Amino acid sequence: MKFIIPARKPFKFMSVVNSHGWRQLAPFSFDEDTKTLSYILRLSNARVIELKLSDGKDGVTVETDKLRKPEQNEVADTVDWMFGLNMDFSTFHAASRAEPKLAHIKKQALGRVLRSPTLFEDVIKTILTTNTLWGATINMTRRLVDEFGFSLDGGLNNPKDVSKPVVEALQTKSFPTPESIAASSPEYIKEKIRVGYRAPAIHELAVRIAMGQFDLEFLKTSDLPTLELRKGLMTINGVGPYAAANLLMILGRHDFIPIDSYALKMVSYEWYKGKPITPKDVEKRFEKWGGFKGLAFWFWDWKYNG
DNA sequence: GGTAGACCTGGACGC
DNA sequence: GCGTCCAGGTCTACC
Repeated sequence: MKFIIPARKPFKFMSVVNSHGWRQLAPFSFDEDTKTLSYILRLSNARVIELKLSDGKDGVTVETDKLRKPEQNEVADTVDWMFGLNMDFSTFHAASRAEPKLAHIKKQALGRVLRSPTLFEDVIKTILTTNTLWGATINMTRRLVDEFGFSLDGGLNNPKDVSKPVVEALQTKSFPTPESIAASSPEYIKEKIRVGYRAPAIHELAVRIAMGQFDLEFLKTSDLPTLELRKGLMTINGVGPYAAANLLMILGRHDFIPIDSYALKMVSYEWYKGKPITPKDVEKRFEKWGGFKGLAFWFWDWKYNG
């Protein structure tokens, strides 16, 4: 079946897909030729389906298996969250109008950041981006999904269908639930998923959620002040200043800048002739953007591009 | 508050 | 093929 979920204008499908690297991480996959973003979703009734998401007229076109009405509603809510379809960036667009380095913002409808259906998935993925190279993040996420995810229900892409190419067969599992990871052990995760010292942090978070000791998903809609939200995120082992700022951006809070080594490089080449700088120098350069600091940094038209 | 070192994987490089 | 070096944030201990 196929349906469109409308977005608040202005909206550009590809601007969200390209907002950061999430589209490269399982269970996402992206087809450059058709500009289709695929995502393997486990519904609340445990059914696992593939969503094929593409540009709709002022919204997102969803193509998937036949769904019952409650399932279709759940898919619509999920895609709405993933693309931030109702988010309003008009104030930021107006504020950035006079800045040449942000002149492209309004035209490209920038501001939305691609999110996973659950904050649990985004936190785990963010932890997997820390202290490692992007290629390793892709591999660690892939192994985590392969090991603890749930297989698609039937269909041509079922992994049991060995006639399909290997690459396609790999894209057939949903992201793990906290319960599926919690049922394992830090030692097993370290050895099998090869996430190194991150294993205890990942397992601990999964256990806390699975045992009902930590309502992480509540933070998605919480109206806590950003500082409090940040404190809450930083109680998670493995989440430091960079990871917290990255997660706040995903949550639509833009008061902090995710400063990693790449950010230091970009700011250094932008204003300090490539000399070594500190996170304070980055903060100083974006201070004037206040609550839009993160957005201005994220979508800045950098001189340095790697 | 600032700094140093350990943590672990995987890519690059030299042999 | 093997060994070594290095990049990449977080956490802890220490000053």
